[in-house]
Amino acid sequence: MQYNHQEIEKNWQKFWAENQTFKAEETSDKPKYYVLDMFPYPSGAGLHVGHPLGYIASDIYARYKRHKGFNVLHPQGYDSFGLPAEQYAIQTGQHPAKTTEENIKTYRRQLDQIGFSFDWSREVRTSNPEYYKWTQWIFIQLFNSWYNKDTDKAEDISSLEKIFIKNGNATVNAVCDDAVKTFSSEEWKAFSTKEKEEILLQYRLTFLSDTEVNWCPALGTVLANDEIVNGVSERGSHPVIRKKMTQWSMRISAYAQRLLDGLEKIDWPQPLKDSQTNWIGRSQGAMVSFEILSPTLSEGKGANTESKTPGYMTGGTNSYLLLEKAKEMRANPTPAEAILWKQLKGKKTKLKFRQQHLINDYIVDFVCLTRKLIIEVDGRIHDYQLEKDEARTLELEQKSGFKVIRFTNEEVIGNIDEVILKIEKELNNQFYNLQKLEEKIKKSQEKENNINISNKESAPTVSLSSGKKVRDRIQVFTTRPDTIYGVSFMTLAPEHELVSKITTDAQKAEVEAYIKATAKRSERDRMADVKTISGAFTGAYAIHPFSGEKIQIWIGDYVLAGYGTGAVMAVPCGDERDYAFAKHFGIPIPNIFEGVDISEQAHTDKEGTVIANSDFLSGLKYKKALKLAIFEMEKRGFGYGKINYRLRDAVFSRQRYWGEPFPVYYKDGMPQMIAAKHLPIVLPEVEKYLPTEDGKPPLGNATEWAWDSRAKKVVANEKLKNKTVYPLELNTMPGWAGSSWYFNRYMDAKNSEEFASKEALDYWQNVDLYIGGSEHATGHLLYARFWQKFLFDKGIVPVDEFAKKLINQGMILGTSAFVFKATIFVKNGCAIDKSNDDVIENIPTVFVSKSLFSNDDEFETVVKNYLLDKKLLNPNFADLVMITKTPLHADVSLVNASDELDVEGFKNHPINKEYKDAIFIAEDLVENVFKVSREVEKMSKSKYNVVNPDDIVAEYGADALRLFEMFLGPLEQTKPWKTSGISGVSSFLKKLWKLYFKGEKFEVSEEKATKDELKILHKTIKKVEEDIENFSFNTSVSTFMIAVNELTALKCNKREILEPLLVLLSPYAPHITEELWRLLGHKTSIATVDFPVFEAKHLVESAKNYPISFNGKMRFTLELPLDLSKEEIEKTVMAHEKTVAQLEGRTPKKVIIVPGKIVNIVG
RNA sequence: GCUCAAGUGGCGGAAUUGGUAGACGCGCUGGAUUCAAAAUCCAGUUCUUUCGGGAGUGUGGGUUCGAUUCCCACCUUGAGUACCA
Repeated sequence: MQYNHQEIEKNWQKFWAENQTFKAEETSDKPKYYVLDMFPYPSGAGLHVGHPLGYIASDIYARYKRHKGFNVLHPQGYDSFGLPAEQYAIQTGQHPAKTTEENIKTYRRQLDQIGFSFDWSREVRTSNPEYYKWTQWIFIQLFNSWYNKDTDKAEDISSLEKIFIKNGNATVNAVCDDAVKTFSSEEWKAFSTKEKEEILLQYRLTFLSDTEVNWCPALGTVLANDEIVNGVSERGSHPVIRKKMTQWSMRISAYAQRLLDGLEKIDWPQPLKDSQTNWIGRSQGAMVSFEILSPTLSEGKGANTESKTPGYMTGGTNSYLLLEKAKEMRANPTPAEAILWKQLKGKKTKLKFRQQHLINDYIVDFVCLTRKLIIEVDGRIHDYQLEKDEARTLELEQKSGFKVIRFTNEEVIGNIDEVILKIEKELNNQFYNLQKLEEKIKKSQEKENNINISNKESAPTVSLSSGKKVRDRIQVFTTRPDTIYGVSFMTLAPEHELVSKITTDAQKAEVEAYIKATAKRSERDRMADVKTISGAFTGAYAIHPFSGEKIQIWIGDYVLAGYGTGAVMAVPCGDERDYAFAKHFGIPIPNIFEGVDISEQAHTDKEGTVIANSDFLSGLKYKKALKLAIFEMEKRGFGYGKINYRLRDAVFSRQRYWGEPFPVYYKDGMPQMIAAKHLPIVLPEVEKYLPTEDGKPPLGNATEWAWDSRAKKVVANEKLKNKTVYPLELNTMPGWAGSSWYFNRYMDAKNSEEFASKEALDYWQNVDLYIGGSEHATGHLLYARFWQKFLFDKGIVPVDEFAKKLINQGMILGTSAFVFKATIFVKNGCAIDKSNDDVIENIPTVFVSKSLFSNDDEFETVVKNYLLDKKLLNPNFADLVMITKTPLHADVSLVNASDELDVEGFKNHPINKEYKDAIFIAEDLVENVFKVSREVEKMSKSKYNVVNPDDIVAEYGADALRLFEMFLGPLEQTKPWKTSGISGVSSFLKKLWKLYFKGEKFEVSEEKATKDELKILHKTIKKVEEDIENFSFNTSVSTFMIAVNELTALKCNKREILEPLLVLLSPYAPHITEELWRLLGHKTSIATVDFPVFEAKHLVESAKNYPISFNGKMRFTLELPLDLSKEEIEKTVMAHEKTVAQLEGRTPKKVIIVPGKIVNIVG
């Protein structure tokens, strides 16, 4: 019987579908295993041969795990919202749902014919309302949450409201917007509902805000940072501009540190982890503020600029370093502190105190937050710091409204009762002071009319600075506070808000000209041109906080307004850009490194560097200097240790039609969530998928898009005039919304009551193996981790990382084929002479086989000789004619394994109409053998190198396709596809088939297997099992080939060998193995049969073919028994005639013998 | 520039607690079968050679009895990222 893959594969695919062979059990005694592929976007082009690579690998693993006794969840679905369907809709008017449905059908057919063991009963589609209902539900959960930095997790917004009612927001340590007003409990209670909503919105994990977004005019939508590549859109490469828009955002920055920490415990590829680490961009350093020495100091507002720092500068008062230190101090109190704490903790004063608490970048010994009283116990701080203590007291009292009282160690130890008495007295005083203070603040706030006077950087403070004269300060972030004595100037971004204020009249013209010049340059220009150094001096000076020296303030476009504070302290000796800037403008470059020459370039090394010329930092190594510098800054009050992240909050609104609608309507301009029970809010029908004429998103075209808050349903827009009907959100969610949680949905895909049942989530936990492309590193894979952590915080999912192990499959490249066309023209000297064109008029198009030339000259000669020979060219003009070669893509389906072109096929190909009558110069000897040249390129329609899996399956079968894709090379590697190679695996399958047949008849012997046969089987079991566990699928395919070759050589047809062999192979080639399994007499599927058990005893050898090497080079081999001792081996080897010949009479210096391995003779 | 990954026959690739380099497959060469072709089977296939051998895993060093494997420097290619302070 012939191996007929078409029939076999069709039958078994039908069998699996009918019997639901691969349906995962809901519950089971078996251990669970969850194998997941990144679900595809169903594009119109269908699958090419590169897409199934990862699916085949995961399918093999899933099937293997079933053989190993696991309850395997191996689902598949579609990420079916997306831009291409929408753009197709815009062009054709066809509803994206329809296109998507058709594309999914194609995908499903293509996937089915490859024989994947997917559990299709759990299919999900992100564009299905039953699915996006829960995407909307998660959005609501995010909206109803805030991030508490004290507990380091997301909490329900109601807990925040409770705090506001009790204490206002001064004590709240949250991740929130940049500029949040500070308010008291009373003020909170007095706010209107709308005011309250506005404030809460600044804390929610998904929030509406006016943000600078990446607007892509060509696509008519906003893009996330990861959707922009090299300053243009990832899709279509359209220009992107910065634009202010009201947008939904996700507060992913709240999770920056946890996203970083989580990488430690997941088994993901290092390059992928690296790029996430990079993207999160944590840098540890310090915020330092420099006072400006300028005659024109502003009032009032100055305090704001000083405290205003961008929101992504997380950390601040509770920066990592300070917190660590506070912790340490708490753990090691002085005796006096311990005594006092015991009293305060015991609530002697009836009020709550905190120990070693952070207030406005200071660690204070004890504090009562409600009464704003700080108690310091001195003794820890030495005399020389008294002055700084005073400054610190002043700042805490004046800036933050705290009262500071001090006791000495002796006072506390000597008379604790009196100390407590004094504290109680102060607490009472504070009560009255605070009341007065609040009134004062209210008044001043009214005056300033909503100018923020505080923010999260100084959250637990009340500013007293309004109305007072305060000097402007420049805040900078630096990762090298240890080099602070090397600061010789400062640079502000040209856009920095202080620039106009501090520039002196003398410098005004120059500065303004510079700002104008930089503004003209686009973001891309500035990025592209890194070499040119430019800048301008503002005429203003700052004061070095340690040395008190005057330092120049410059502006320069190498400082970016969008990063950090938009200002840097320039250390030319330690930073290349600062160095270049200083050199260019002749600014001094002080050297603060010991024994380092900086006359030519900056010294940027950290390790091993010793600081010099830096007062108290001199003589210290980098690490120590860094710590001490921060410590001193904190103590002196002009800086603090801080961790900065590059990760920005993710914009979540898209101006598109084909995406999840938001479950949001607007009442008085404030967003309102629609209750979960009314979900899903289904995407409305629109007539046009384009933005509206007045620039609203496509949903603005919908006529039924208003929320009736009474009837609780979506109604027609005309009802908007009713009081209880409100407009719905017009934006839709981005592509990554649906893909950020789908892996959880598979666990309980049909649940209409819940996101997924608790039982299902607890049983399946998370993905054990996730396979997909590395292009999602900073998109899907980061957002999904973020949502998972959020869902974990809320107790919805049981684990905070969704995928334990991840593998990136490599791309499969196409092997393009080129034919070479001759371009002929008449030359006149060096120029082209058109006047003689009649000479070549009648020459037809000529192609030349690649085998006939190896360079341009040979090509020309071949063509010329041919033309002369065929009398197509007048010999008189031969020297005037010049011929060059032009490569053209030929469709790869027209080329065979030997790179020979099907010339007739080429001529008749629809894209080659103009070459129908072209001449093909082929090799002389063999008729019509025309060779193409090959080149590896990305698979693409325009290169005619796309290979469709349908064709491969039709010709060679799914099993051959599966084996071949695995055989191409290591899974993670990028590798070229060459269809020619498939004949190897195809003939392997035929050979395998033959083992079970005698002529036309199926025949398997029941005879006992021989030792050799068992050895072949067991070494195959061992290798294949190891290979699968290591995801080394390519090597196991060759192992199968070896086994079949060897068994064929032995003419082995014994059941004892051939039956287990099928199980080994079945994950790779499921159809042929099912068929042979059935022929062996089994009634059930091979899919869940136990995996054969390896027995080492079959591999035991008695002799070894020793390699005998001389000076490390193998010269011959010698078969020796394995039980020979070292001495015996040496004796036998030395006596051997070949050894004697090799040595040519020399006496070896040394003989190395590793029994069972090698013999090496030195000398 | 920085970070990461990788360089092995004509091609895809195999071999790493350091121990016979080139498994397996493609392609190629020769042979068998066939009227012929396809298919199939057999033999050969890193280079070089005076047929004894000799050289050889990007380049140059090093460690070692022994290095594709470990260390150092460099070159090349690919991926990601970029005035990130």
